[in-house]
Amino acid sequence: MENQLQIYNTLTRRKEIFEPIKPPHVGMYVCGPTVYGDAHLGHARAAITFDIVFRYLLHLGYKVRYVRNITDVGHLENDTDELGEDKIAKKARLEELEPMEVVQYFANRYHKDMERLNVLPPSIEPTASGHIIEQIAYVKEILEKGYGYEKDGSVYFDVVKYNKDYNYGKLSGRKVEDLLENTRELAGQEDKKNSFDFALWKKADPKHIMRWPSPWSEGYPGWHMECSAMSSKYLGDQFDIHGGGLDLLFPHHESEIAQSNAAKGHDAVKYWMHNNMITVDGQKMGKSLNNFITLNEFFSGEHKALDRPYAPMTIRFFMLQAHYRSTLDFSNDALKAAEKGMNKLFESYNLLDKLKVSGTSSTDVRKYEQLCFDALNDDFNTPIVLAHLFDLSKVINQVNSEKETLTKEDVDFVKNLMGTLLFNILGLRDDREKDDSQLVEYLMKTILDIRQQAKENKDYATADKIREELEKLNIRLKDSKEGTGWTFI
RNA sequence: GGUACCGUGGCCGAGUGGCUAGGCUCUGGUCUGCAAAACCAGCUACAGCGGUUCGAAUCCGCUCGGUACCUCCA
Repeated sequence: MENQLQIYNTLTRRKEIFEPIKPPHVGMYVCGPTVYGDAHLGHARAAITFDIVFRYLLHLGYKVRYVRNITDVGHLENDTDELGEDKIAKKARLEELEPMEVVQYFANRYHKDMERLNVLPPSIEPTASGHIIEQIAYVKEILEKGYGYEKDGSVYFDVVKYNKDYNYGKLSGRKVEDLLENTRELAGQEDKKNSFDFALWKKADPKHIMRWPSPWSEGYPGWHMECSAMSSKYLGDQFDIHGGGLDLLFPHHESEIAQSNAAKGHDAVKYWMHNNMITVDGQKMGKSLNNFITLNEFFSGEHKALDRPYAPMTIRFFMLQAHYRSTLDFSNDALKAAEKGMNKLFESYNLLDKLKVSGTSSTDVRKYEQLCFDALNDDFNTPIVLAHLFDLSKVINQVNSEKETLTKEDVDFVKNLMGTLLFNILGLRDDREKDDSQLVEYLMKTILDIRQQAKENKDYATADKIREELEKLNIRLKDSKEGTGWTFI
């Protein structure tokens, strides 16, 4: 069959035909945000990338269980020393809030941003703090299999031992030998056998607020633990797709692989997918680089790098114009171009209802269905899909200017195809119409100005016509010495 | 230093051996009371050098430039 979805698997560095483990079910896990700040453009890219995957799989008829976590357990801001403070706790201290208040606040805002971007909510959105028990159980499994060791209340993963039986580094292309050579001089690592051993459970120092009891100490789970524990809980020990940003490839996803092999004896994930980064002037947009622009800043335009506000759908369209595995450079010009292009697409789509139909079609529009779905099947190549949609848009405009003709059936076909792609699969939404009631004020002012002009020209026929037409809309004009007022009746 | 990746026309951005995406901008034209939109036409690029090939943006090598990961990060 030609309609075979291919997904680029980071693990094999090749495009592979997508075959779910247990069709028609598909299990997908994506690393969500750590909620200690507002979501920025990078978060949007990850969310939108996997929203497309989710939507397309649903379109193909799969029963998808999409799990996207919220990291709400503070992980160390600086893993390298004893002074490292947990990010959420730090925020809480600065804002004089309970850590969970910080978490809730930013999680709410994240959800709001996602909604504005028309990102569908996942099927399950588990939090790390809500799965401490599962994480402890998972650590125990690793310890029982002999791939972990306890030291002073903390539990670490023994990478060297693991690497003898499995292959640590197969996702990121790293070799343990190289890691050994590149050992850094890091403080506070005395507990570990090797610098690249990672924490499965960390004993909390006295100042650490977010802490839970465990067999080893009062503490908190290691960063990589939550994804292993929660994915296996909700998707089973083997599932189809695991996604996340490219920056999570190492060490996070590499360590997840190690954890699942150590605990379960086999890989958990069949297809690893990674979205690339958003850049600003060629540099990665990131929290640590402090060059990020939050989504709210885009929506409001309040950021020194922004010429003006950009609608959520403009952001979404901007992302879809690039392939998810390419870096995408942010700029005002690119955003404005995206906005114009998107509007053009919507304009022509809306034109379909008003199109004059003919007995015959002078051009082939049926071919676009295959072309568009071929592009989607080719590792979700949304820029190609959009290119084809622009071609369709041109056909519509040509029909509109009577350069080409389409039958009623073909017009319906185009409408259905474009609608499905634009709104269902690409998740776009035409929300250009102003939702503000100010619009009415402006319109009324314009109309009344025109009427005033007519009156001054003694063109009472026009003035009366305006009044009568408005009356039909339940708007009553009231002429007075001071001018004309109006009210709804 | 190790490991990956990238360098495409004014801008953004697809494309991986021949058929020279698409959007935005710009120029000329059609249309139009004017404007906008739309339509038509134009601008035809693949960092540099060498190699493989009948043929390369696409494969190989080298050079130059840039990025990411190796610490938390979507």
